[in-house]
Amino acid sequence: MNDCLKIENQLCFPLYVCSKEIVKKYKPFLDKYDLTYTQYITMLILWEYNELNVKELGNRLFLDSGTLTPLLKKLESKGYIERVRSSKDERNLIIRLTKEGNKLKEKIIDVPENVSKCVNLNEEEALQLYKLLYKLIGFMKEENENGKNN
Amino acid sequence: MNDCLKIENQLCFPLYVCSKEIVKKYKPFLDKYDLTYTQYITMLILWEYNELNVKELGNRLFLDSGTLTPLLKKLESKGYIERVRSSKDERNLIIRLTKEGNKLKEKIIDVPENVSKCVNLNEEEALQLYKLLYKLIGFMKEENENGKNN
DNA sequence: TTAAATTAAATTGCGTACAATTTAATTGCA
DNA sequence: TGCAATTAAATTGTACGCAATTTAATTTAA
Repeated sequence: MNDCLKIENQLCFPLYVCSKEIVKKYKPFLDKYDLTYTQYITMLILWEYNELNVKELGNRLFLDSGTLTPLLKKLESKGYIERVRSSKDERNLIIRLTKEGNKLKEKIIDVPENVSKCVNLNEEEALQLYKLLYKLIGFMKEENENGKNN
Repeated sequence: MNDCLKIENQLCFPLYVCSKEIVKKYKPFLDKYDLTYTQYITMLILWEYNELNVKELGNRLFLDSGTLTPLLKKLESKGYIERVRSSKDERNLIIRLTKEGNKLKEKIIDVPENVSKCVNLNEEEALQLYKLLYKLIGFMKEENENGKNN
């Protein structure tokens, strides 16, 4: 059998598995706060930037409006964010943390603490992995942007 | 702001992004064969093992019957696999490649070739990444199995 | 031996993910 | 200026992904 087609030789598969399995590790810790993983990383971005429109949020999360629109409506219904049209440009929907959304930041610190216990890499390995992943992400992002001819 | 909550410091996020972005790279190449990424990796496993039941396939792919049942029905309707109940134990559903499914293996070699061009890592880096990912997967799998008390 | 426990797939329901299209607002250029 | 092009979100439709439950077959233990 052609070795190229052996699944272990393809980088994508362990990435795909790793991603899914770690996301699953978050679930029991996030259940306490009634958040999914995608909702959680959305909150993480908002805790950093306080206020972003859907486009900017999507660029940082690598998600499009098809995913974000329903997700943001859910976060709004939970009371963590506000969705307001920009008065300067009505096309933009501004996403802003509510008081509740800000309070959550203080409480939720146990989540990254608990999840980090599910990872068996030492600091050096984690840093190595981190760098390799961001190198890949940077390259693919660049390629995508060139492909778009913009 | 607590650095733990900065999204860049959490390994999960770049894993999640990398996985999604590479899977997206497969799409244009897989479209030609009318396969999705998940269907493709299922075929990869079958090309290695020829015949597996749903449970065994799920263990190798890290997927459960909730995902696999509809996916396998689609691969069957495309004519690539057969789904047959085991006569030894009627609970088991055996998944077997058809002639068409076997032929596809020869044609599809351009897919890994093309995707590898979308990755900007040299051989050493790819190997490093590969090892770190499988170290993580191994640990998480073990943890899951212990959790199940079996 | 047979009823309880276990096991394998299938089903149900919810939440992404994303391509493609639509709608509405804004911009830019003839 | 005014209309075509562009842009931002929303919508639509398809395909996962998984927890929880159900169904049916098999195993086990009293």
